[in-house]
Amino acid sequence: MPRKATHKTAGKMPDIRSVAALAKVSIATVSRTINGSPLVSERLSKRVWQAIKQLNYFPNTHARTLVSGRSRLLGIIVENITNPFFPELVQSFEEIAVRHGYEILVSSSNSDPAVLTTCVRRMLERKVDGVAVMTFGEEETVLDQLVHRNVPIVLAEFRLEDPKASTILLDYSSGIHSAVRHLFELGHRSIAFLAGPHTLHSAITRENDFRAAMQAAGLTVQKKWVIECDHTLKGGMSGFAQLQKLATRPTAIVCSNDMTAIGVLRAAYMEGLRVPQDLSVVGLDDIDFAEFTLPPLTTIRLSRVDLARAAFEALRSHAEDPANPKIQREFLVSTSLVLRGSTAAPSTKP
Amino acid sequence: MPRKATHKTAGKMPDIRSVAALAKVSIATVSRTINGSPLVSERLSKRVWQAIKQLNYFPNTHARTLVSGRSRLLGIIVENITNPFFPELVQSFEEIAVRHGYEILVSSSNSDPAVLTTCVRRMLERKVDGVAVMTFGEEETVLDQLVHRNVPIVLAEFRLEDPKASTILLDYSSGIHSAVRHLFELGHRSIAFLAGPHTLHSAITRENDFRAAMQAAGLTVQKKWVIECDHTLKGGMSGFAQLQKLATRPTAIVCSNDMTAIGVLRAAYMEGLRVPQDLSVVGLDDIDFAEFTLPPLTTIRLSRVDLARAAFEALRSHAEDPANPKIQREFLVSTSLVLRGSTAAPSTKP
DNA sequence: GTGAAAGCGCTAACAA
DNA sequence: TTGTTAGCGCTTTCAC
Repeated sequence: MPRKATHKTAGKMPDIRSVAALAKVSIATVSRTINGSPLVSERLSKRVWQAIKQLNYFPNTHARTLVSGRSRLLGIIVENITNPFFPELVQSFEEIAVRHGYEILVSSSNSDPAVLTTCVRRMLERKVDGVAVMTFGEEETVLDQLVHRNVPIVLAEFRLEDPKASTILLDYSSGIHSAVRHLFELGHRSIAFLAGPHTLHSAITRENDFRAAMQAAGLTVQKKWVIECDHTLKGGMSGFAQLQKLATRPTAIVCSNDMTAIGVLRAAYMEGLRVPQDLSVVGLDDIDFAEFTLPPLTTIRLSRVDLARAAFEALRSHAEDPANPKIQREFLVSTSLVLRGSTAAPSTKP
Repeated sequence: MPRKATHKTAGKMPDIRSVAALAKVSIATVSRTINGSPLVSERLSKRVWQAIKQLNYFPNTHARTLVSGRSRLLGIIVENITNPFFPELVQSFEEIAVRHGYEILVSSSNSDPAVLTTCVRRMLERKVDGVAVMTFGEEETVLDQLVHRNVPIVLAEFRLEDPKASTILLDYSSGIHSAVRHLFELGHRSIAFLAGPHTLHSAITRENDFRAAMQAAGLTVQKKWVIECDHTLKGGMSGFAQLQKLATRPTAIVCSNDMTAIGVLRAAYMEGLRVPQDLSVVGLDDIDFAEFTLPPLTTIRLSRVDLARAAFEALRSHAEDPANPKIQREFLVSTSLVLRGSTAAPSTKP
């Protein structure tokens, strides 16, 4: 016997049947109309849309997902939404996804493998059509989960040999080379690097690219001038402090990310060092705030829009055309130098 | 005739039937076990869990939603995820929601009523169990949509006479009074206010509370010293610039939010004014970054954790206990002054 | 072109 | 206690 009084209080939501009834067609026709099937005659189509409007109907996505196997849900896992780099990424990703009829599920892993595992699990439960893992580290922990479930996945700077997995390679090299070149041309010969935590692939790549750029410029990298920080403002401050303790100090500092650079700006100010006269500082990322530091930060831009676009495309092509053997599985996002106020020729004084 | 080869390539995901088969019980028993029904004997329960583990099974949330009518999805709409205030709010909201077995859908309205409408629509399509509208303005546009669909909703500073709607009242008053009092005791008598855009309920409330606090301190509010800005860093800079053009200038500025205050800090620095010696500045929100400005910002803290908690509780109580007539429909989140380095006694020099 | 009907994977009423 | 079964709202054969 069918249940009678359900959880729904009174005004039941219109469903496909009500639309069909009002338009005097079958539910199949309603479904076809909504999904833009070319099989529906214009006459019926018109009646259906009219009924839909009249009832203010929209389809139940869960029912849809259940039968079609596709949820039109995309997951994006970031390291920490509170880190200014990520809201901008999420913003772009959402915008693109929504424009294509997808919804997104956002989660922060907080650099904790256990949390990451939970995030992935939750997304799997919601049957996402794909997951963008934008954590820049620790991806290894979750690969199995994802891959075995046959879910499309896109990683940043981590290549995974699975037909469902894509990689976004970030070409820091071009930006970092420009930055070092720029400092060199300004007259700097003593350049330090405040690196990111070595648990992050991106941090290691950035550091290596810095070394390469220095070599290309004919400059040597002083061991003591490369310091592992943690990509936070505080980390930048203490990195700067370590540099200050040294007998010989650099005239310019390239930082692995903008937050570190902002920390340097702050610490330098408190030490009475003037940027850029006494010290040049270069960041990396070009977060929105970089424009508003004092002085405005010269930095290497990593476009969040490009990154988001690549992530979305990678996921979408797999989700919508899984049979295609020639899907693009590698994307490249490049970087470029943005000149602002934190770099200048070194003072001769020292 | 049942369809055969489906979209799923090969290894079909385990479903409730596979678990039932492996555990040699009915699917009802599996369902009961998973949902913690007390009716299942320990013997069977054990067998079921064992099978679940063995198959690495988890339930399909869409199927669940379809039959139960509850999605365990909560929507949160913020004004702009790129605004530092909101990631912190979203972070807390997510954490609480996940802890209670909910997933969240995040969207930015970008202060655009049309976008807001779309956001709400999308959330409705996904059958969210509730929506937190944390836009602090323009809520009116979407009330009908939401309320007519009978979806629990929680608004900030906007009261709505509907049994499904809750309100979070923010008590800026206490924090703003403390701030004005603090400035007064430092010796300030000339205090300006850089307001937020009057399209925001919160901005208006904050301004009114400032006026009340001034009156309570026995101080008069100069007309020209209350300027409507836009809650952005740039807005704060230009607000400050306007103040500078005046013949008589304030010795202290209270800002409607931290971004405005940071703008003031920046503009003051560029003008050669020293904060706090020449000018005291107070912010509002206490975003993470406030601690790292130069000087660290004295500000009025509005706890995002408290706000998120209230929003979640409001939604959850409605979602899980809709029949209860005595549901709490109004929540209060208070503010408090955080003393840091941007306030001091005014210099006598003027 | 259109409709009838079979499920998608699950929950909950009812029977046993 | 446990099992059987009727749908939740939709898409998609298959028959007309």
